Amino acid sequence: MTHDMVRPGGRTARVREAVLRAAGDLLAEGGLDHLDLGEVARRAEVGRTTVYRRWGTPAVLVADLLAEMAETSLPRTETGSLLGDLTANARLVQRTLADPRQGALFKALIAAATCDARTAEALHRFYEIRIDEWAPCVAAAVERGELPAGTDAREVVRAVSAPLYYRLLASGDPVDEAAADRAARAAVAAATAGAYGPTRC
Amino acid sequence: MTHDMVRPGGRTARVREAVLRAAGDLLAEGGLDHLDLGEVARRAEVGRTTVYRRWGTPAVLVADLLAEMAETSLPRTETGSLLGDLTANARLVQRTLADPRQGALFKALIAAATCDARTAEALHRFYEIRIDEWAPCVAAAVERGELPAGTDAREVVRAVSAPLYYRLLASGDPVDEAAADRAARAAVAAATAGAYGPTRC
DNA sequence: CGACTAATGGAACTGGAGTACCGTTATGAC
DNA sequence: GTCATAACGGTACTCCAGTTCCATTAGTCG
Repeated sequence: MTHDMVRPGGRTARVREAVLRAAGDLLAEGGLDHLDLGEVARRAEVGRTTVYRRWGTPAVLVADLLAEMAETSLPRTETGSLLGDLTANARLVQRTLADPRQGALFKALIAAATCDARTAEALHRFYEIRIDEWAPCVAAAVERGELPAGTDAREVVRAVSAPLYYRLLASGDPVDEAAADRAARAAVAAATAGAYGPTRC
Repeated sequence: MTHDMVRPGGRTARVREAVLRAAGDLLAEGGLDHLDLGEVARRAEVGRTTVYRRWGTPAVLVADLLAEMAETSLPRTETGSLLGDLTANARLVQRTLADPRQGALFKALIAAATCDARTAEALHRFYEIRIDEWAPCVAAAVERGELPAGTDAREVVRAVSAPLYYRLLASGDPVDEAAADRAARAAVAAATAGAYGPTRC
């Protein structure tokens, strides 16, 4: 078979880009249940049939969007101290979640993940990647002797984000800079006290 | 007008109870996007028309379910030490989120809250009530001198739940007892270090 | 450049969610 | 018990999300 292959070329990629952007916009504007595939097609200036054929369901579309987002990584700043690094991380997350568009988008992504197993997997992979990007800060702090040996670096990074997501999704309290700074301070204090160390008998 | 009044009597209440139970079951089984009002009516053995007239949309139904859940409060244990109390709280939350039915239900409730403002308000009220129920533990610890004066009791309680919800919704890591105990220990350590105290200059 | 075909896009079709209408049931006042 | 009416429930209808079908476009290879 000479011509039996996939075509990753120009048009297909262009369509995907336009559709994912439209999907992100719609999720940010109206939340998960306003993600109508017909509307996505209209916004992306793409045939309705194409969207239904390539993605089929909102869940699959969101999963694809998450895969795309996972590939684009953000630059990480290095301040030299653990508190500085984690505060930088906390503020980055805080700015993202507090931003009207991005915050609404993340809410919708998480909502979509609760409805579909594959979407959930894509979401978990996204956070796994983001956590891995920041874990070295904590590992370095362990090396410097700021934290007890055996500290679970990834768990410390998760501990910084958790309170901010809790505010965004559950309590509804504002995700402001004060909350970010407190999350970073709390994570450092807990880690210093060995709360993320190896489980003792 | 002699007969111009609402009727909170038997049948209406019975219908509401049956519908809310069916809604909870469906949310737990299939997530938010399987919450079909027609299916709810069938399960509750209630006329389809009734469900559409009284609630109209899944979001409103979920909001009503949350209002119902907010009214039923859970007993709180008192262990005498802050770590003991917060560990009890963490394990209660952990058991709830790890339970197949309850965990799926909470995921769906949070997903629903991201799609509708009134539902979100109902969810926030629910957590506000739950947090208020446990805040006295922390306040007592401040009284006993275990924590610095000025510690935000409600924020400490939120800090216990946050990592568990983060696992449930974002990272996908297991919500197990070890995670619960770690969350409680971390919250105590951070609070002891003054991370939830009044903001300094 | 020209052939081949993967991928797109328009148009017509279909099924079921949501609505409207109206008769029936049961609650509460007297 | 009797009456008035709030609330329920069955049936028929509407409308649009999702599908199917086929013509058209545009990447890829020789």
